[in-house]
Amino acid sequence: MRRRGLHPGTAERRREIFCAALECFAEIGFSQTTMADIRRRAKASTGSIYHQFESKEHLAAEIFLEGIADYQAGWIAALERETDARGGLRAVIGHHLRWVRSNETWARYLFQRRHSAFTAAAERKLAELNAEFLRRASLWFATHMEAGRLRRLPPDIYIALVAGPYTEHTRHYLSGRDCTNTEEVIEMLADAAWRSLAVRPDQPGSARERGQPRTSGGAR
Amino acid sequence: MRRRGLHPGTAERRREIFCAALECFAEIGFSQTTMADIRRRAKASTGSIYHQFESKEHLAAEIFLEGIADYQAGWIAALERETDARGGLRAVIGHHLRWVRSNETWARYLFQRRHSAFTAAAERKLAELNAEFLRRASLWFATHMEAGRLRRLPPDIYIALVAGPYTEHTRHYLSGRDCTNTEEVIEMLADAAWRSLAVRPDQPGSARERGQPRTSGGAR
DNA sequence: GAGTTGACTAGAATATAGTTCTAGGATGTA
DNA sequence: TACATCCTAGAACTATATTCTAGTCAACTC
Repeated sequence: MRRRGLHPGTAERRREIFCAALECFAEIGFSQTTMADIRRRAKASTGSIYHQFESKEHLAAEIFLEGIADYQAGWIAALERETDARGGLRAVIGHHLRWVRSNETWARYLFQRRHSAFTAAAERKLAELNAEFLRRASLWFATHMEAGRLRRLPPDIYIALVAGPYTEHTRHYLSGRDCTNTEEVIEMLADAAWRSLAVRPDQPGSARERGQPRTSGGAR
Repeated sequence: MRRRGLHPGTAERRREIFCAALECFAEIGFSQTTMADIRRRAKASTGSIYHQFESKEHLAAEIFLEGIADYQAGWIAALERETDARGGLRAVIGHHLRWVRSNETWARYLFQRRHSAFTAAAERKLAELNAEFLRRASLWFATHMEAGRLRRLPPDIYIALVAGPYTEHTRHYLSGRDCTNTEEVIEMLADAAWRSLAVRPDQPGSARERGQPRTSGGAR
């Protein structure tokens, strides 16, 4: 049986490989990245990498899962912090945009070009994460639908209307094209989400601190 | 100098390989697909494939470009057929959803997991397609903004609000999850787009034939 | 209709990149 | 110091994209 106690430096080595791989995947994509690229960037040997990670697939999956877990945790936290329907929409949109800005490398790997398929185990873990994420989000939204503040629409439509715009905007942003200032994007997307999902979008709602014009255009 | 005149069967062979590759890419993804898979499905030899297409990358790019060109042409045609702002939004959303339904194989390759990077030539061609696509779409939208029917918002926001929801819904659909009936999805997404983009969403607009309820929920 | 040409096909050979394997080094414990 | 375990190194192996060489076949010329 094992003596116990990892050798010092092991965790660091593992993390070095992990980070090197993340950078490679984000910069040149999963399939373009060779194990040699990772080896060079992490200054590790082939054996070392394969000792820490079962395969390139597993490495990619672990990175993906850690990123998505952090992202989703923040998303749910931002949502559940708000009791107000409009505030909740703004909160998740804000969380998404800001998370992408402050975790650009991760975002590039997670959102820009999702890697096709992972190992069965990783897919299972991902499905679990998504299920729990959806369960908690649905709960929050259901409350507001029942209270008559948000429109009753099927789940697939909700997902499309809430996540679609910010996801599309992120693709735009990550591909390096011209974008409006982040805080303004948040305002505009939150406003649009509210218009499309609220039962009575014209009610004052919680327009929040700085009252940006809600009907006029030219928010440029 | 060349005698001229292709051998009979050449175009067919090329097409067989093209289609076999499309199916493989759609089913198991670009990187998972091996040239042997394509060879088997097309009943062609290695030499034959490489005679017709420069590489796996080039083959993928050609397929991608043909698909995207057809999709974009239909999108623009649907848009320009409409002079009414609300009708135009509904038209492009309808085109997207229906195109995906009737070209599921293509859609799976084009929208589900976009392949990371093509050859420089293909990227250039794609950029050209996108530029022309955006140019014509912008023209149409600008007209309606100037007429005061659609809100003035920056281009990145417009793209996010118009394309985001239907793109997200398509990912949902292609991943095999439960979806609302297509025509209803079109109604709901078109309605939501109108709410978020119209200067006065409550104005009658062009609600079209069968008057579905616009304010009430429960359109399930 | 025999000869010639060039598009096309076949399949073996090659190269590249992921993975496995074997040997050894380092560290903590007795 | 001896042993056990973890970790590292890098060579060997394998799978897969691509190249190469040797043809085959249709159409055209004389």
